[in-house]
Amino acid sequence: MAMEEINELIEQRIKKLAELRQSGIEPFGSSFYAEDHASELLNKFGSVAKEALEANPVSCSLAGRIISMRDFGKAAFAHIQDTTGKIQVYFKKDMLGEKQIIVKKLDIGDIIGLKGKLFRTKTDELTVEVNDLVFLTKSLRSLPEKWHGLKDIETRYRQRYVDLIVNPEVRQTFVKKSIIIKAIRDFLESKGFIEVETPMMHPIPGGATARPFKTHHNALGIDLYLRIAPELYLKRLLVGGYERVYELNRNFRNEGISTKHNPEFSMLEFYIAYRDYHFLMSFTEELITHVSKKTLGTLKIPYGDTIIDLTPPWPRISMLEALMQKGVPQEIFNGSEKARAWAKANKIEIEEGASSGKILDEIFKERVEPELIQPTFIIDHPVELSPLAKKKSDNPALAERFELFITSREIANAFSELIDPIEQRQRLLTQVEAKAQGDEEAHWMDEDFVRALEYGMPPAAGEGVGIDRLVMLLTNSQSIRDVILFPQLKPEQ
RNA sequence: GGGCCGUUAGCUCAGCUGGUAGAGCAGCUGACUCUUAAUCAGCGGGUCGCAGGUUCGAAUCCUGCACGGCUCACCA
Repeated sequence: MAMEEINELIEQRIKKLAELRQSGIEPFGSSFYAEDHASELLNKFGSVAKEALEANPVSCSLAGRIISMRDFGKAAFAHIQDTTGKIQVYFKKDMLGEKQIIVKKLDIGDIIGLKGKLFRTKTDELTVEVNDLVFLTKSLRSLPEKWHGLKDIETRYRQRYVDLIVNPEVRQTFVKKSIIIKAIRDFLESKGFIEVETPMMHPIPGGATARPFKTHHNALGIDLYLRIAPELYLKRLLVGGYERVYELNRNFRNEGISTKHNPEFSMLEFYIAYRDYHFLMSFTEELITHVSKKTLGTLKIPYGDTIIDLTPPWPRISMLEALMQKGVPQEIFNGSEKARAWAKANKIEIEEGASSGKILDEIFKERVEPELIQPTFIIDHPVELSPLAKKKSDNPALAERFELFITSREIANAFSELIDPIEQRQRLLTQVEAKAQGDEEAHWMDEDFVRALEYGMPPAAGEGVGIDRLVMLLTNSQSIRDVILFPQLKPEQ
């Protein structure tokens, strides 16, 4: 511990620690096999009458952190918190013999193990009367205040461990995240998918339009990129003969940080052979409603001031139709000149040299996206925005693609896969040209990926689901930092 | 990266037009065997984010920097 970190409060606790050792009590213990948990005791015995508890005493044992204490000299009450919740404990010091010293030196934040029996206090609170206890961990830093708790957002993120100790709802959010992810895996596995792991370090970053993080492998002497998407590897697996694969893991994108963006984030990608994007829309409805029912038990979920109704089917609106519904004239679909002029007239900023598809996308983000609160599929995007997607057979300017929007956020992105290797090479070459023109997010050429397609990939559909955003939706969280345990921050000084 | 806001005790916060820093909780000492924001008496605790500047004097005014929040841009 650095010198400047030692303040009076820590010194006092270090002193108590020494005093405990002098009394033969080790303040940092080892294993303690508790037979009970706080919430289980409350659930099981919370409504058992006082007299019944006296007539048939219930013994129990607990391990956890002291989070509040009321000392009376010869007796004391405290609340002890374990992973399930908290319960009151009662120390009658003359019952504890020489272990009284433990109670005397006990601070809020310390972790103890205890044995005792249940009773009800005068105010009828189910409480453990302690008849034996053991010190497990001495805490040297005082916890935030009991009433206001820890509010400072920066401290909550930087010292998430403290946030988790004192804010039970935060602990609950991450339990829910775990349940959501498990529900997704269960669902996919019930549909015959297998989970796979593909490289996180790519010699050629691909599968998405995004800027990558770069790193270096010393022994190989090559630069590598943290993956921006697993897409191209998962498709190689379809070539290899798997028909249903998924990967649920981290992606890394070297972009700005916001309430919706963390540089590393969790993404589900899954691929299914012999299906198309129409199939995937129904499948997505099934997946997300399954997860919502499993985690929340309902399809009507509160988010901020609104209720999101996940009851399927969800509207499927083509991107162009959605634009027209917002008063965008049809003529702008005919070439970038008209689109650019209209965007300019309507004060929507467009980059130099943006393609007509890119311009439409900008207009869409400005005019349509904010309105997509309830679940909505936006389908049939301009093909130049979708270099890995199959063209629509009846309109080669559009791709067989959809994006699912909920609460104005893109939750999923999917398409029928482009499996024609010759066309794929052409489309990637177009991207490489755009990259040469300065588009930092354009795709790279991946010759091995095209070579894989040349062996033949079955017709397939693939989808990516932003897990953190889905968790935000299902936990009513307004910031992605509230669903990532350790969000990326600048280092403290 | 731009704009706005914030940073004072371990935590939550006051601190006026500049006069030399406060409260509650937590802590320490003492009292108290059914409290639960326990109570009562007493006590300690601060490089006021950092660095400059203005001033007789700066937590307060000015400039720069750091970190954070919101927001715009970019993206999922």
